[in-house]
Amino acid sequence: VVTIERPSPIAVWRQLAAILRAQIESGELPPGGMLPSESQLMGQYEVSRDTARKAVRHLQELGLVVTSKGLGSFVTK
Amino acid sequence: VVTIERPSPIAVWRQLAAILRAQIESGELPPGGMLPSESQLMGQYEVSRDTARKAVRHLQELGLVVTSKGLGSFVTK
DNA sequence: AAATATTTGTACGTATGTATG
DNA sequence: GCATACATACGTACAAATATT
Repeated sequence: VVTIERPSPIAVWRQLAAILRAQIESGELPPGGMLPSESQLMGQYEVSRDTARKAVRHLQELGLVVTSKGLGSFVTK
Repeated sequence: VVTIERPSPIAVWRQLAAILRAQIESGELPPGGMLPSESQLMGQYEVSRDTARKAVRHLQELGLVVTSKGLGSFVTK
């Protein structure tokens, strides 16, 4: 049987943001902890850098993380 | 400040191209000068990247600008 | 001190999906 | 059917800040 893959109605970057948010709110990513780098997110979730950045950007806008050039993104308190 | 009328019988990308062209021909955007990036055009004129790119693309075809990947678009002459 | 690696920032190139007029 | 317009997603390239060797 041939099945047809259809794109998810939920954007990938939103799904990734939700995953990271859940990790933050569960304490798996504790306050002050560093998020996976963009490269790591690309590898772990098999997404492009663009998508990884959109997800992290969303968390920034929610005030859940802060990002520093050359350092990374970190969970706020 | 130049604003874009929408909806309009004239495509938004054509209006944006006309605005940028006027800035080039008036010298506001001098030869060698960099155009606003696609992101800046998106923000300044509240258009999508697709629309911003169509406008710049048009200026390319007119020979008014040249574009370099990773650098930006620059006024010719 | 200097070179290298890591990480985020910026920017364009391309393709596809969705919706509207 | 077609053009327009916005959103999503991957790729490539280079710059800037930081950390490591």
